[in-house]
Amino acid sequence: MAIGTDPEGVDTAERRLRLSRELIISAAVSFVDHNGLAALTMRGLGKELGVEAMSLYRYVNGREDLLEGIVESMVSELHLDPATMEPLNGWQGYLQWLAHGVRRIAHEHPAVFPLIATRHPAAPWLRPPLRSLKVVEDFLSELISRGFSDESAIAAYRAFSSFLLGHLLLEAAARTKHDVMAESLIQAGLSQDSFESSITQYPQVSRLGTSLSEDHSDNEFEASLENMLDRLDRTLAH
Amino acid sequence: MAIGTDPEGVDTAERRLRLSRELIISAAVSFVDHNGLAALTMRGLGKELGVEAMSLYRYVNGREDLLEGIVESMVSELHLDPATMEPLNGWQGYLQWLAHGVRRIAHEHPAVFPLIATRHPAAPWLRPPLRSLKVVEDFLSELISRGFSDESAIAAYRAFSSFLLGHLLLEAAARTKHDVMAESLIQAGLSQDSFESSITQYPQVSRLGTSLSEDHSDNEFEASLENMLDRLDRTLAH
DNA sequence: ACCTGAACACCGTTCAAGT
DNA sequence: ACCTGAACACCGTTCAAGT
Repeated sequence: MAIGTDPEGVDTAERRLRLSRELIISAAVSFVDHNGLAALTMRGLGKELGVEAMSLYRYVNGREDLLEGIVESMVSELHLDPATMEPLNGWQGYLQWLAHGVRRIAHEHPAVFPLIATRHPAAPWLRPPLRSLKVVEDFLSELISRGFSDESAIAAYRAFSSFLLGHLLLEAAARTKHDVMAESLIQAGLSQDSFESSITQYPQVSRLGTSLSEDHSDNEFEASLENMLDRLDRTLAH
Repeated sequence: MAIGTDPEGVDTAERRLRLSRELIISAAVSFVDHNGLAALTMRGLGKELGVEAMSLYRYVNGREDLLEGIVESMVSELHLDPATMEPLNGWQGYLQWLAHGVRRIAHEHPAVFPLIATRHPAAPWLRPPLRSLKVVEDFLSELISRGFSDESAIAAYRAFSSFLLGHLLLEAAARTKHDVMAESLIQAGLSQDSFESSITQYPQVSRLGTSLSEDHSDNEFEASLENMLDRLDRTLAH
């Protein structure tokens, strides 16, 4: 199967796409998915795109701006879009939709999620993982238009972001492939072996080892989410 | 005021302490407290200690091992020490003590806390921020000896770590001094101004700006902790 | 307009050499 | 035994130069 020549006269197979901010960011996301955050360098990403590192600086304002772009591109998937969305069952339906949307992102890009979780937001009240003005605006107006007071909407926003951050950062860490973070492991050297042998000194940990490793994250997430929605409901009816 | 000469014949004022792993780690913690994680380099830390970077390699197994040492030194403050501790009021007292201990660490070292939160643990079930075999062993045996079944103790461990991680990572981010993370801000350049002007496009965010910025973290933490303890109590009595 | 080569100031890390 | 100088292979970033 020969590689053809397209009408424009460039070979299609390896010819790189025209560079753009969007292309660079999506290449960076896929790079991090495969190689981990620590491996993402301007030079390495340039090579992945068939270009010198310096070319990227036309489109992103340095590495920090690239990371910011990655965060923004992921979080913008959570914008409320009335055109394409099924109707929501009240504020609880909205919070369910939002929670599962963030969770899907964390599952699809576990190696990127720590970036969303720990990069310092532009304002202190722009709490991870909901790091977008539009998302926060949607959140507040959805709740306020459905009976929340200003204060209870803000309290809900704070409780909701803490809840998502704690659960999803731990789920993402558990799902990050271990070869993606080989860097830290090889460096540890002996510590993996010494870790496993030192477990025997801790009776409960040893005894419960297999149960501790079981994954119940689906059930735990849903149960905690339900609990939070119930709490919010009670404060509403106070 | 002249600098004296001590009995050993070395000048006391600037003479560096004898290097050791502990000294290096505690210097690194204080360096991160003042300058942020991104500024911590082997060379810079060496200079802080009055020594070349290469000297550190006698005591720490490279930068990754240094970061691991920082995490371990912080988390080991949470070891249960019967000798020095006031008696605990049952499992609820233990969980209260543990929660407030982790919170104190997060408040004292907000720039270090993301390290505790996001470094990949040695085992997947060693969940941040309780990243220590001894702490997990204490946790499980305290609860099991006080009436928890194996399964409910493990469920409590999972819920407790998610709770602490979400709340404390956000509290730590809010408390990290903005000049400590100047690196990301200067790089952003224009984005701080454009961010503040774009706020006007979001009515709820604009209207609630000052309320959004208020700090209720003490009350929120205590209320969420109480709620969690109540939930655990109910599953115990099921 | 878009990309690159060369250069600069930094990294982490190794190792032979000093004391 | 403990620390260092010099070196290596990498970074991010700038800027004049190419096409």
